[in-house]
Amino acid sequence: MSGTASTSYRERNSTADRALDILLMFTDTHLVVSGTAVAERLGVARSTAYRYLQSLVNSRFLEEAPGGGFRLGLRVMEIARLARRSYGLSEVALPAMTTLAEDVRETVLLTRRTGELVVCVDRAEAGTGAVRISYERGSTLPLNAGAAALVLLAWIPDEDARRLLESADLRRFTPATLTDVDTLMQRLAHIRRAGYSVTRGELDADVMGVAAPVRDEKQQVVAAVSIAALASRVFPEAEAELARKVQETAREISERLTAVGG
Amino acid sequence: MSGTASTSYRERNSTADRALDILLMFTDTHLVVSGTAVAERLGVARSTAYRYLQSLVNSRFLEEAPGGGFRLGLRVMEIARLARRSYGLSEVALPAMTTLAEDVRETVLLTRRTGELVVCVDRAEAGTGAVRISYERGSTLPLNAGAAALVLLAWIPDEDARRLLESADLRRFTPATLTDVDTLMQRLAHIRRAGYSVTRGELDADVMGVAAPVRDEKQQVVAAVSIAALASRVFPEAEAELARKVQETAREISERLTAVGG
DNA sequence: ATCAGAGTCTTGTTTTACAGGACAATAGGT
DNA sequence: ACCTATTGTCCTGTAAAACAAGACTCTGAT
Repeated sequence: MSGTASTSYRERNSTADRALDILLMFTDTHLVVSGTAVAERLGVARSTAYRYLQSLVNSRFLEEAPGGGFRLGLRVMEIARLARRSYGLSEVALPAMTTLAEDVRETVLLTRRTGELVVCVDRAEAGTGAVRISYERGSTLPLNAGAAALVLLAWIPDEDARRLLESADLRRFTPATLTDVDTLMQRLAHIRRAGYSVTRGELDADVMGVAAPVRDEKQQVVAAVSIAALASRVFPEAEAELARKVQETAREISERLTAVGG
Repeated sequence: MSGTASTSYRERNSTADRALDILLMFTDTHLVVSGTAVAERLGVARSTAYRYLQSLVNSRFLEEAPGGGFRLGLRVMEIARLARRSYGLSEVALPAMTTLAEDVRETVLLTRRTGELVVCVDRAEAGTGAVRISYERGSTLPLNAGAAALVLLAWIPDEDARRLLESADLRRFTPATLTDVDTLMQRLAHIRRAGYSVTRGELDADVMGVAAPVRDEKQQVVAAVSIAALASRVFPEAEAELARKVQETAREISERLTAVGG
């Protein structure tokens, strides 16, 4: 891992970093950016920004938006498909997730953690729910709220989990959101003993979640399977049953994963 | 599938281009790349390649693969979600596509063209088909084969279509694949008159497709809707009926698109 | 007609990214 | 135990590549 404690990070702004940073400017509310905005954000001359933009357009990571500006290009979708395949999770997990979704008639999610963020890698939905729990592939979730995030933290070394939680900005989403690191750490210990997590209204007031860990051939936790349901539809007495089912599904996926990996 | 283009142009490789090129090294058969392979492919020193790699890992476009090497990171899935939203197609199109898929009990695709490539942007699948037509989001299709590709070419100026077809490498996928530019151009004219396209076994011997154009508020063709079905399940007499239904769906999507855009 | 903003190019200057090589750690082969 | 081939990290002097500035075109608004 790290050679010494002092990680002398190089000046974070190389040419490549800046080009990549452009891709990070896009958000749900900012689907189109202009060259001038890019120059400003990057702190470079306009001509320089356009040079980057050209590289990105040439490789189709960006395309010109109708009516001016730039938006994300189809290349992004191409490599996203490959990214999904890279993890080796989806092919194996999706059938089991679909079965679970149909069984409990709720949305089932497969998530992975990257740094301080949890990303939805796959989703299975029950046929015709009146209310939609709308997490898509690529949606990001916070570290401190949601059943899946807690599971993904529970099985890494405590010191790592603490460091992550301390460096992340723990936003409050609802009155029930946990933002205190010590409280969260206790919660993780509890989850580790139980083997699953249950949350209620910590991320979205009306939603509850139940999650369990997926392990690879080395028994490392590499993902989480979770059920996301309208909180009012699931009485506390029913939680145990859901937990059993998610754990069962997670175990099934883990087994197939080790079978493939070995 | 086809290998990527062989090492060719060292013409205008800026630093940003090279960093981006790393992302293009990944293919279905090459889900993990090593630093040495990157250096070789880019034609730079190993230390330089690793510098790029660090930038990509820091921004989470890549992550270290278990057991060495690098693979695509979760950031790619994050921005792919945004890319999908950028086009404003999916939200509007998916309900209509699902309806069509359930009606005809076949796979329905939404595709866009970028340069010499057609990319699947969305998909709706009939519940429980025994045979799966397995195009996913992000899958790429050639310009010269498949009903959708022909539709996407038919409504751009003839000279542009010809130039695209001439510069693309028109591979032969089956005996029925068209690779002659003049023949293809005649085909496009025919499709333009008919308002839809039908192909049989030109891309995959056992598959047939029917496609129709989706237009934005300016009446520009921005996407194609297509039905992909097992060829043996669809008799020639049934083609007209399918064509009518795809056109109807495409028109419906176009109308909602103009309603939103205006 | 005028203005503001987007996007494109060229040029001279110097900043920045490069190659090469030393180094550590790991895995496989003998 | 050895040796060899890999992967990934870090440092330094050099020179090549990227930079800022500004001139230019083309829009669409007012």
